[in-house]
Amino acid sequence: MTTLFDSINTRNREKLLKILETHPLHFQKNTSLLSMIKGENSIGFITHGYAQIIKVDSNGTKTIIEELMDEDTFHTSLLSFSKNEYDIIAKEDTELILIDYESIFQIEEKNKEYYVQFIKNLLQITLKKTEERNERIEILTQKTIRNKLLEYFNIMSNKHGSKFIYLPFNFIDLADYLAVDRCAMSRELKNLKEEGFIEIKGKRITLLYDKYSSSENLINI
Amino acid sequence: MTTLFDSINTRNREKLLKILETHPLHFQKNTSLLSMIKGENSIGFITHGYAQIIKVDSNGTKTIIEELMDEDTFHTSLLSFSKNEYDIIAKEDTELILIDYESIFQIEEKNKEYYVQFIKNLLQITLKKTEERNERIEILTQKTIRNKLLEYFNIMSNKHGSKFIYLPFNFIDLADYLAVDRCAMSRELKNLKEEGFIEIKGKRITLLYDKYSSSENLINI
DNA sequence: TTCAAAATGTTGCAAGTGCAACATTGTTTT
DNA sequence: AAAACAATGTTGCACTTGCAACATTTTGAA
Repeated sequence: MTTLFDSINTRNREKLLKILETHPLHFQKNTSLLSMIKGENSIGFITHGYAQIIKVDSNGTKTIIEELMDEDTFHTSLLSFSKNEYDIIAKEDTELILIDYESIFQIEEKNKEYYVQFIKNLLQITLKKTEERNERIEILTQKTIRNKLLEYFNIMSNKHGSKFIYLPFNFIDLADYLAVDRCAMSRELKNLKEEGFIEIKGKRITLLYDKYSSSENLINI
Repeated sequence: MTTLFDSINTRNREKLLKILETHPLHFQKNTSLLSMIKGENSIGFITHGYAQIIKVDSNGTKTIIEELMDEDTFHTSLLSFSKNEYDIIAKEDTELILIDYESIFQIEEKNKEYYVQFIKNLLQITLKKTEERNERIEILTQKTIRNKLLEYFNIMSNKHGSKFIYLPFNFIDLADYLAVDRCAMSRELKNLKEEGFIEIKGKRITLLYDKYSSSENLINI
């Protein structure tokens, strides 16, 4: 996974940050970063800590949109499309830097090797995010919970080239990710277990079928 | 909407394309571009014509993922995550150029103004795509067809700052975009009409309510 | 203008899902 | 170790939706 300063040594990184006129910001556990970010068009980079981009709908229900850890990058403009529904919360003491988006293209270091590397990294990261979104859309467009699960398993299995899937989050968050009711998902997982398609041990899921092709949906296997 | 060569004059554009060693490719109406693209990690740029990125699921059902017209840019790596399910079809005679992704960062023009502009445009385009994906996810995570429609209307209405929405596609494609059954969507649109929330004339939808907040869902208005 | 094809509208029904309410298990905290 | 909390499992039921089958309207080509 590319990070913003990949292949840029510490000295050049410091130099770049100086030129971009950034300063580290500190946030204490359980505080909101939103005030610092609102209205800005900036790139955020977590130097250390852990924060979550969350969505609060009118029920007050919170959904995790993205998790931000050490070396992660986020783009504030991607949060502004809906008014007050988004927030970023430092779940632990977190330090980050904010880089003004415009200034990235206005500095006088354009001929420097590390500058091009920086832009390349940023592009790579953004591309990666689009890819992740595409995957999720792929899953969300499936019509049934079963197909959503299988599509998800499929993607995870392909990604790691293995029939063993280690869930990167708990079942509550998985249901959120698939945008389905947790209980209904639990029911469907049970069905898949009973029908012998999967095996679940904690966060490890084993796929017991050979190949899954979306809508044919295992029945013919 | 940013395009790949925005703020780059024709002379510099030609120069850039020469340096990047690109050649225009021609595709006749109703032919697939896939063979040209497969396995490559490239940026595609439509000089003129019209093509569609489609997904074919195991039923043979085709879904339009993206529409590509004059000046549009696409990234081939975003198509490779699923094996053979994607295709790009020229729906009209289409000319495009393919730019090798790596070569973008390896050319010796890094200090040139137009090069930085080019990268900036590319980044901007990629960011825009992530934004579009985020919007669709926002919609797809709604639990009911009604809420999906209202979320969609909401986004469209905010975007253009108007209560009039002009659908950019027909109802078949809208149902596809929302990932719901067309007939069920039709039914729900009828309900919304009858309940006095919207008015439909052809592709123009008028929102008759003041504000929509996701899950409170109009009932309290 | 006529005809064919595509898009849109309609409806009954079975299947799938969200929701609520609760039980059970696992994990922290004091 | 006990208490408090969080995560997971379970189930009945009402409601929403996908599906199929068909009617009607619009569009585009001959």
